[in-house]
Amino acid sequence: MREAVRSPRERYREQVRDEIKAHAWTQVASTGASALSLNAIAKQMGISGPALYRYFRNRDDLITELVLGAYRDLSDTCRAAAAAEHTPAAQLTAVADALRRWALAAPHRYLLIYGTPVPGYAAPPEATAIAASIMSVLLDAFAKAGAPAAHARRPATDLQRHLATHRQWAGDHSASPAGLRRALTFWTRLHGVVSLEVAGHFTGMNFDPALLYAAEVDAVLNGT
Amino acid sequence: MREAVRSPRERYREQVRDEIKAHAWTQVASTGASALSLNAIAKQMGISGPALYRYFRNRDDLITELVLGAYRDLSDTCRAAAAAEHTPAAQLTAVADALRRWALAAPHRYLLIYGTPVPGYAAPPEATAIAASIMSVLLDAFAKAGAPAAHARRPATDLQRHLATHRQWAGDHSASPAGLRRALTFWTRLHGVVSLEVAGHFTGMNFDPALLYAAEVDAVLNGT
DNA sequence: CGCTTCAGTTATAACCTCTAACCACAGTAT
DNA sequence: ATACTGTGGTTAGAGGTTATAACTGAAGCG
Repeated sequence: MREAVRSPRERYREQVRDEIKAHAWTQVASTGASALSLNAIAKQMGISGPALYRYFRNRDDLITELVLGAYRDLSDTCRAAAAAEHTPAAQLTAVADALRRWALAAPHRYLLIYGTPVPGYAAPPEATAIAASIMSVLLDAFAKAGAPAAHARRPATDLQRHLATHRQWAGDHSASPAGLRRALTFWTRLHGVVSLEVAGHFTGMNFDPALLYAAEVDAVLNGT
Repeated sequence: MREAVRSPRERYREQVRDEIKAHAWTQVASTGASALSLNAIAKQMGISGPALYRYFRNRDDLITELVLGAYRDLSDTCRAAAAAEHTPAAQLTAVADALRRWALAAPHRYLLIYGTPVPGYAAPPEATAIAASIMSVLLDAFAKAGAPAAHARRPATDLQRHLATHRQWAGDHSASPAGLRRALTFWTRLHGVVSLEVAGHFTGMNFDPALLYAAEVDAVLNGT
């Protein structure tokens, strides 16, 4: 690990990059990623515009860094939430709660990952790797959980049969087709509620999204 | 209806506005709404930049118009899909199919409504009115459908009790609390799958989203 | 101690939105 | 017919953006 202590130049460089990202985050949090302005960041840091290009090739590069940071943070919070519980059901509700809190704490951060993709850029392979790692948390829990009483003897659906042969996205995870199906469903249902909530489509509808969210969690865990 | 035949100036004005919107749509379809450029539109139309401001106060105004157009179009296709069937179950699956096809036909159009909200602007009240009208299609069908056999005697959930007293969003619709709950759930679950699909989060996962989508439709309609 | 590397600078190009001022014509009223 | 008014179009320009090029000064290193 000698590499950890780099030359002073390297350390300075890393420090400035972090400072830039910090300013970028506050800007993303307030106005969203599409309005992120390198010039404004430079002005806040007391340096002149083009200086930022020493640290990031271009605007998309910075955004990609933010996206990766968001993915890593989300992955960490999900893993931490799961690790704090022991029964699969408790783990999954904990992950679900953590996910929603994480999203509501910084809506634009959630939208940076799951919202409208920015025009030019393509998600780097590392991002999909982290996404897969988040999914593996769900797969672990559902694999341990086994089938709920409610569909003990339910015949396999079309989707489940399909997933039995299309499971590359799960890596070499040993989850059953039913587990794959439930993890996938868990993910999309949570996202359905959370994404509408952070995008503000519930405002004015005057009901409590938390209850809807809890109902969705419950639906996947117990029966459905 | 004499107002329908307006002065030639009015007619010309409307025609140019439509042409502008048409160009805007092609631009949105290719690069997304956040990259929409009034200047580029003007150039394509052979007129000079500021001329567009005779027809739209500013960029947000044009985007708002596109959003409203998308809402109206989506509402129309949903109503049409429902009207083509007679049993509630058939209507709902038809609406779900139409919704997904509508989204996949022009992903950016879907994201214009349900994706990351653009920085500055707030959805006009008319937009929420149309959104409510889409919801009413679902409410109608679920009200007619009644409870599926699978939860004939299932006790009311927290969410359902909550919705019994928080139903303003349904206007004065006569749907039961269970109907409200199912319509809401239908909406969020479909959105969960479709939004992830149009945002490209399934690409590379190598499974068929159509089957997942169908499973979600089935889950809300029969049992779950 | 000198050479090289690199952070930061200014200048500049090429975009963007949007306002101001002006021109010319179409439709209307006198 | 003629004068007036409203309106679509124009160019000029302010102020913003991303990004590149060329230069400067200093820090690090052999």
